[in-house]
Amino acid sequence: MHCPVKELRWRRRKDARPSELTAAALDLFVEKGFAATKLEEVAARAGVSKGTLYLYFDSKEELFKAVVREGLLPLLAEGEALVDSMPGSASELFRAIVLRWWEMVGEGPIGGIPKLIFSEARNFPEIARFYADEVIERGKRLFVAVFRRGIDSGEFRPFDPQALVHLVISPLIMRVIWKHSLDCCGVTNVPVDIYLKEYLELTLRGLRSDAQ
Amino acid sequence: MHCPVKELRWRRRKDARPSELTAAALDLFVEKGFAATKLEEVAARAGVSKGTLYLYFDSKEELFKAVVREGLLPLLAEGEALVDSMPGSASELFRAIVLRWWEMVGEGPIGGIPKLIFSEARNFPEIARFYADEVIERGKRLFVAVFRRGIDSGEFRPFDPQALVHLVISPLIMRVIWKHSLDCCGVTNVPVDIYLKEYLELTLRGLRSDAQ
Amino acid sequence: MHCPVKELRWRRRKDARPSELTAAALDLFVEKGFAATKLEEVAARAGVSKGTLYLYFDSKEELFKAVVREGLLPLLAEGEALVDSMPGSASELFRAIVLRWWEMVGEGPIGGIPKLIFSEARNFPEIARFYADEVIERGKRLFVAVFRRGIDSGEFRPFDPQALVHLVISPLIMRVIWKHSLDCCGVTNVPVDIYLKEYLELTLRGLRSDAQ
Amino acid sequence: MHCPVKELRWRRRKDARPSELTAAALDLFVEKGFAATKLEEVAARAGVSKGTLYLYFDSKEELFKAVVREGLLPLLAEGEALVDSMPGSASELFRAIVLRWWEMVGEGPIGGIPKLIFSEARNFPEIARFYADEVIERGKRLFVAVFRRGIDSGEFRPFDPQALVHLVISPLIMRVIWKHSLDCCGVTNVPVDIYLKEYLELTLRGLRSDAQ
DNA sequence: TATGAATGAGGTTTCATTCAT
DNA sequence: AATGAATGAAACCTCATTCAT
Repeated sequence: MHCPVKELRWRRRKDARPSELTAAALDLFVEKGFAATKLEEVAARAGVSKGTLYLYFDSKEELFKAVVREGLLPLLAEGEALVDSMPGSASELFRAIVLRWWEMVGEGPIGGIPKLIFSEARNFPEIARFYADEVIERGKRLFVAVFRRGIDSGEFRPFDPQALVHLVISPLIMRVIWKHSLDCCGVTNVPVDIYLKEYLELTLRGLRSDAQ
Repeated sequence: MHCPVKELRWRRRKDARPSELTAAALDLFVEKGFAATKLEEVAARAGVSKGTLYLYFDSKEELFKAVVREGLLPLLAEGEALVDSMPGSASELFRAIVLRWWEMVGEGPIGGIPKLIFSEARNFPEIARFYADEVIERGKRLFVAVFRRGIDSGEFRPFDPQALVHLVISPLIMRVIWKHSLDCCGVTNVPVDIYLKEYLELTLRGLRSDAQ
Repeated sequence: MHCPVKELRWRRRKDARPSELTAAALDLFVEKGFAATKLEEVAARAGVSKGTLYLYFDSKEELFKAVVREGLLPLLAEGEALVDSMPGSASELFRAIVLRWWEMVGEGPIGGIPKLIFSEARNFPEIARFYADEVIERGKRLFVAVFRRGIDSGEFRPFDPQALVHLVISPLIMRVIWKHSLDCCGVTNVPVDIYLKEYLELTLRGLRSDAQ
Repeated sequence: MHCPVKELRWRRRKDARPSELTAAALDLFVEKGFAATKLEEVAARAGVSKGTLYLYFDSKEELFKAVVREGLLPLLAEGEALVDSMPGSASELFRAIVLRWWEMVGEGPIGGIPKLIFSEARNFPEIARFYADEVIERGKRLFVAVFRRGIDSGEFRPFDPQALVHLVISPLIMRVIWKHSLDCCGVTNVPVDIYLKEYLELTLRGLRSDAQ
């Protein structure tokens, strides 16, 4: 009780709880969807009792929102980080961003968030809009900036960045969704390193200027 | 003793019922997911009572499977039809296939099937594998054939068709998933005609041979 | 339509229907109890459709009552028949009645009635009272008459026939209940011929006068 | 930090619950049969809510099995107790066992178990076999032992104990079944003290040796 | 007379949520 | 802060009953 170490550990524990809970919940929401996930399972996976969940989240919906919000933070942070690493040619930049994105999102549990969003969007429109505004929009801005740089430098052909950005991003999103759905049923995809290599090749060929 | 027309009408009703029910169920499963869809709503939307569903499907799971199976038939038929329309240059062919696919799948309710599959794959692995084998695999074969033709004719650069096919298809799948999730929350995408035009442009530029 | 044979067969069929239905129902009611028996099964076993049952019986309860009423008729008829065969010594008479009873009730489907009565009495008190008045009471009168004859002739010790009649009958009822419950689960009893022989021996020894 | 008495009370409650529930269920199963008993009624009679039942029993069937299993324990214990009280003459012993059995089983709620078994045997064959092995078989052994003693001492006539034991027991079982079925519909039987007195008289006369 | 599609009340079961401890 | 027993609304599913044919 007076031992500072213990108290610290406790405090740390207490602060860590919500994250432990959302981490457990993320796995299950991604695996089964919102409706089919039982709070009892979430609690069990986090090693606490059912009632404890309610000390941190008012309801299942609030837990879900927290899961997504918390899952989005790394996505956002990653966006910021990437923006800072922007010097270089547009192609190199594009390549770097994509590879780094896969490292940070593709692997690891936050990769489940996009599947969650697309699956549950219609049941949680506010969440969907939040995701659209904060993640998709920022991601798009990032790519648009790269596109602009390439177009300005003549490296890319002239095109409307807004019209292409969705298109260019979609194979990345699709891949991460696949990973958390069909992949888990034994339906395999091309190995990820090849997928990314070919993605970069195909996309950069598609974007580059004819002159080149 | 009995009017054949009337009897026929009755019979016709009974034959039509399953499709009416799966149609109603498809909408709701796509909208809310499997778990959150109530059979009573499905019944109400089809204009029948709860119990009637059980005259045609043994359980909610069986209804789900029937929805997907029945939803897949048009997808398969469409695949067959496209294969037959194959003469022409690889680029033209690709263009034709993509546009026709959108017409047939992108619009209309079967477009909801892919979202359903990706959302529920982990809860229905058999269904997922069935979809993979019957739809994805066939779709891939179609594109691979087009790729081969283009490579052989020198129209496309040499590449491994198997490595690219997932990649090339993914913006189309992503688009149809988007339509049934974020689109419904007011998160808009590029207009579809522009999306498809740019998709074709980007992809064909990415595939074509350097010599061109 | 004009063929008298057909019409006759039809008419006979029509008259026979209710019995065919109650026969099918008796089996199932004995096997599963009233509540767990589904009318659809009854109809199926009788080879008719579910709706047809309602042409003959207003409700499941009415069907049940008809089953019991109809099942009781042979029991009553049997009682009448036995009464007529009454000349002879009391012991011989007792023996004859018991053996004949087993032949008529113990074998054959009406043997299921007593189990049905004891199982469902509390859900169908009127039926139970009807059974008590018409079957048990008459059966008791029969045995009481035999007892009286034996006591009067000095063959049986003096006792109160009313006090013993339940007692004397119970092993017979128990046996027929057993046959329709535990017997069907592989829980065997003594072979019936031995059971009846020992029953007669034990009971007649128990009843006869000490002088003998 | 926590009052041990209070905690104990809680714990005690939790331990007592299953018995409270099976006790309530026993009454209703005996009264209405398995199928016609509603879990809501069971819960209400035990003073808990519907959901609480499922904290202790996985399904209605499991509840039923628990009811019988728990109901059997006293029957078994009683059997054991009687075996130990065996000194004395065979007749006296028989008399003592029968009277004690009625005290312990005939009165009180476990008397409903046999009716339950005979009514539901065909729907729960495992239970029926369990009852046959654990209760009937042990009961039979008890009576057989008494018979053997009587035969050996010359008190009873020579007979095959196995052949008679079902017979001798059946009036007791019949009586307890009657109590829980026809008795409740106002169909009366001989008063129980007379019934038992006459049962003992009749049976012992039936068993005793002629020499006596 | 006979059918069988359709109904909907009512049952079993689940699970988010509460609250005494 | 944490528990877990208890709740009860709501879901899935059944089946007695009806009725158009």
